[in-house]
Amino acid sequence: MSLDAVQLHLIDSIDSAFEFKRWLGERHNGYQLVDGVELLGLDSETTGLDTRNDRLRLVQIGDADTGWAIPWERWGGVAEEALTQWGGGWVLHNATFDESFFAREGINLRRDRLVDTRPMAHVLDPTYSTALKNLAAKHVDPRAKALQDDLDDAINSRGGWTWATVPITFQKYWSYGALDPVITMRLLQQLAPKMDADGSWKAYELENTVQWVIRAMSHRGAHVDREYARQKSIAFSRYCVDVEQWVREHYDLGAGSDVAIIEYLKSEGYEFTKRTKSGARYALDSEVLEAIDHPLAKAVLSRRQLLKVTSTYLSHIVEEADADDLMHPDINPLGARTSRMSMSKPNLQNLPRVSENKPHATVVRNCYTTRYGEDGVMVFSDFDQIEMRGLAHMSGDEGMLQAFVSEGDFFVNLARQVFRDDTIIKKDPRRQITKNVGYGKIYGAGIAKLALTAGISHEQAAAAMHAFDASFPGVRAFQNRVQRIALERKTSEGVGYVRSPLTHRRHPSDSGKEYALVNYLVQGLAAEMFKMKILELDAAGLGDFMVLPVHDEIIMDVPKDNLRDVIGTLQKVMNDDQLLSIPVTAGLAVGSRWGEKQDYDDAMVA
DNA sequence: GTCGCTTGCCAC
DNA sequence: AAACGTGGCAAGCGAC
Repeated sequence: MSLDAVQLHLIDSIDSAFEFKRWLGERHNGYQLVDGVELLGLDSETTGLDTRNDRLRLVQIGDADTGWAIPWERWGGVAEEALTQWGGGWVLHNATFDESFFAREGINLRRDRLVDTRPMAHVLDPTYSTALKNLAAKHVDPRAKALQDDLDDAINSRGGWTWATVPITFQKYWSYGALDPVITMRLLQQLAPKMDADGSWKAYELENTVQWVIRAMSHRGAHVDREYARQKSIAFSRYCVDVEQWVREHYDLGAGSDVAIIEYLKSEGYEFTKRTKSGARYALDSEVLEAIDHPLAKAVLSRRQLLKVTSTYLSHIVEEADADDLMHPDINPLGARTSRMSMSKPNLQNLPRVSENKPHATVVRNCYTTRYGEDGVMVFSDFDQIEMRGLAHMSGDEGMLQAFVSEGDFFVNLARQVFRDDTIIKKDPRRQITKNVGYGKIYGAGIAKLALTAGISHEQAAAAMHAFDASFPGVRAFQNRVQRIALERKTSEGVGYVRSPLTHRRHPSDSGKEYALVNYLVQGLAAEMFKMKILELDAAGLGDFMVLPVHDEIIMDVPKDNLRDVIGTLQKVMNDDQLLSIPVTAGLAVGSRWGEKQDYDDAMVA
């Protein structure tokens, strides 16, 4: 499909504004939803990517043949009238982005009439880029990417133009802008029949709905104790500098120069065997360093830990929290191929977890607090063993299902079956081994990897794996079934894939790694259930409190006056015995700081 | 100076 | 027969 015959217009006069209005009332080469609602393409250009602070510059509207660019400052009235008066719906690519800017201008589009090609594309192929230019190149016209790159070059090369300063009348700027709703419309025309054929609308609906709740979380922000972060950051940085100086003085080495440090330690008689992933050199990771009894190794290791904490987790807070001490991470509702979300700038899904002998982890998490001071509390609710439940559900294995239905700790129940010993209790090492095997199943680990992660011998690992398979034959059968189906489809349809039981979402395999599909199914099922629960929590009135999604845990910032209600709603929504063939349950915790969270029941007693 | 790659490391 | 999955990010370093 070529973009040759497209007509692009800039509204820069009364006449052109009237022309646009006339066009809006005519028949379009657009797209009709099943209910007869007609869609037009919609896009915007802004001063930048910050949906809370950047401004609208251009509004673009079009169908499959015609695109209009409407300068917001001069002709905003024309755009506003079209956006509010148009009786149909709109198709956008990454709808929450543009909608943020419209909403800030007081223009509220009907959410139920917004169609988004980005989640559509992800659902159809979760391994491909969801950038409009790449999708356009693949589905619409290969030249679309070149045009976009051409514009990027033009803006960057012209004496310091930016997206905020490039003149609206610069032809490439407005015309490529006007082209985008056209491309989006054509993308929809290509993808919609595929959605029908693939049965992908249910997965799409989930994504298209949840993205609004996710964006609201980002905008709401996570509150930080900036001064606390600053103090800790200074102290940790000072420590790192001290260590660097000490290493320089005593060894004439850079504390971060791994290659030089390896050379020195070798000259001191220490042996290295572990190699890096590429095999290019010896590894000097934490495992290696911990095994070396030398003051230099200890210094390098401790500096690394503190540097990581300071540069990755504390510096962002000090430098990027807004005037209200709120952090607003970018949350990508479709960050991973499995439909898990990802987060960046900063990624609050990977803050160090609190445990013994990790005081710095507590420091990092304690930077995150309630915004309501004494009158508020952070509330946490996370699914219990959600991936294991997904595996039990999808495999239908009787023993695994039973372990969830029976009283007591799930992994104890599991271990008792694996080792045929009903005396096993929580602290029995066999519980941990069973847990490792279980998660190994989910990740697709082999015996060697299991031995490594569980810290047991190859023989023990093989025996444990064998015992697990014997106790839960349904799991092994499920693994085999998934691979067989994928390979059959690879032969008959050209691509190997399996589908999520809840939404019929497609999980394609990388050729030769069909075993990983079990992981995609398990991880994807958990992600879908989490998204469904986020929608339910929002519908139940908790939308004002949700702050962060962390894979299987929702984090909220709640005024104490609302605590009882919030807890009640969480218990009602997060515990669900309808979703799977076994109940889905969730824990509850509270704390005035993230690092101080404790079980809700314990907190109530205290 | 910036860019891309490798290495290492944080989470679920 | 054998195969641990999904992410984001910073430092170091060589290349341009």
